[in-house]
Amino acid sequence: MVSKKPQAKSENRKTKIVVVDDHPIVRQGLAELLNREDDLMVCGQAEDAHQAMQAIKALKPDMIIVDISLKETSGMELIKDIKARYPNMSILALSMHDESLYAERVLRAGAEGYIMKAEATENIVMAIRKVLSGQIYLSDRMAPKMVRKLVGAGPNVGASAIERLSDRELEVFRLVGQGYTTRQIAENLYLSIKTIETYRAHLKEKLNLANATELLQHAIRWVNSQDKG
Amino acid sequence: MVSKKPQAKSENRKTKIVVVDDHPIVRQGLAELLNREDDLMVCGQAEDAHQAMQAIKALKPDMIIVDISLKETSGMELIKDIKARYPNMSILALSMHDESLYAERVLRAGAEGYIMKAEATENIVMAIRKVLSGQIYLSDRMAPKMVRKLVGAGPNVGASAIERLSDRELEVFRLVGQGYTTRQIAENLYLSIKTIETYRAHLKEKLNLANATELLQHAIRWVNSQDKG
DNA sequence: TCTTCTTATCGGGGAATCCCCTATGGTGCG
DNA sequence: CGCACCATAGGGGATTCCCCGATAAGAAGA
Repeated sequence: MVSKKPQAKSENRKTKIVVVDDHPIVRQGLAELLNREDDLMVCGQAEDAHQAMQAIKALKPDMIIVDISLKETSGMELIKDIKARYPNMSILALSMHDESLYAERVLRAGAEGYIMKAEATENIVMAIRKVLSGQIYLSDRMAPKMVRKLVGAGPNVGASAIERLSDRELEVFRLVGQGYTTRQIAENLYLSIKTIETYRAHLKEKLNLANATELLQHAIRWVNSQDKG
Repeated sequence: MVSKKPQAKSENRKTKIVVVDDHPIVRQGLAELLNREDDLMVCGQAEDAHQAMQAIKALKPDMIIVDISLKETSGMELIKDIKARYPNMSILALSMHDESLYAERVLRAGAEGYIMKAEATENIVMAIRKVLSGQIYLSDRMAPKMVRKLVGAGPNVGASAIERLSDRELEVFRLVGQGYTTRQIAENLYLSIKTIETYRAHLKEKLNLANATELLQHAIRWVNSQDKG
């Protein structure tokens, strides 16, 4: 909310953007696309987190566009690092992956928007402008979901939904993520299969997951992230 | 080896190329890149297999550049279909994935080359020219491996279990790892649920997995590892 | 060429799981 | 005490899993 907005610039000073993506063809496509706009320009490109931090330091851009699946350090980490050092920097995450998987993580990491590479190029420009104007960009499909998830989370906003699980639920969640079937978990904990089914239902409800596949998917991810944390 | 080579054209007739990729930004980047060349032009774009076949029929291009990971029908299937109907068409496969997994499949499917999106744009142009000249393009790292493999240096030395999957099986494996249910995969590929069940059974057998949970677990891990190169 | 192997595609049918609803005690809290 | 949440579990229909088998096409090999 400070002086980094486009209207703070005169017309002879374009908004400078750094593009971070490990695919040259995508960087170049973005550069051509944005340089065609009157008030935008790509002032630098980077293909990994290290180059990105250097470019930011040297070029002082107004905004960064980051692909979240980079080679070395993940784009997610890069977003956190950028925000840590430049809290006012505008960041738009760009990805080939479906929003439903990463949008929330990306916003928590500090980005102001998430857009998929599958979007039309006009939408990409629109997303950039929205973020530059200080707003959050998410697709029309995703935005309402996210509001529910973040606001509906009730008291401890910012705490992940996982923290609201009971001990038993968390235990089942971990076992699910380790690949145990419902039956195996029941035997492991000396409980009825029906009980485990109830826990799984609660998990899906609390974590806002649609079906067993999504539950397993998120559980595995969580277990993996625990290992490295 | 017939009359589809560039030297068969006069300088006022550019080589026409159709680009198939489900990311508009990539299509546009490629178009800008290639139109800048004197003798090349992108005459059409498509974001899925259906559009691609229509574009080919209408525009009669000299060459197709195909991303192998499309939404609907996979790029691999598209390559086979194109070759079935237009055996002389030049095809270059483009992908974000590492060559070692897909290069061989892509060549078997009928393409004349495989290049990664992580390559420098000059290399992409070079690959296109090599394919247009009737040669096979593979990266310097990959080409020797492929020769050894095709010439038949022993039975699948060091082949990981995943490399022994058929194209269709691998496609289903990937979709499983992306969290799609059996039904969703069937709808996505316009196949019977029973067919997908068969593929899942084959996957479990070939990868030595005991049940659906293990299958999903391994598929998710594999997809995750693919993303990060 | 004839056979065999692999691949791609589907179905039957029973066992298992998923999923929505309901239920009973227990515990903590205002 | 009532309310909320937790741990536990069943009924029952929809769906999936999983072990059978089957057909047709193509490749490979004898």
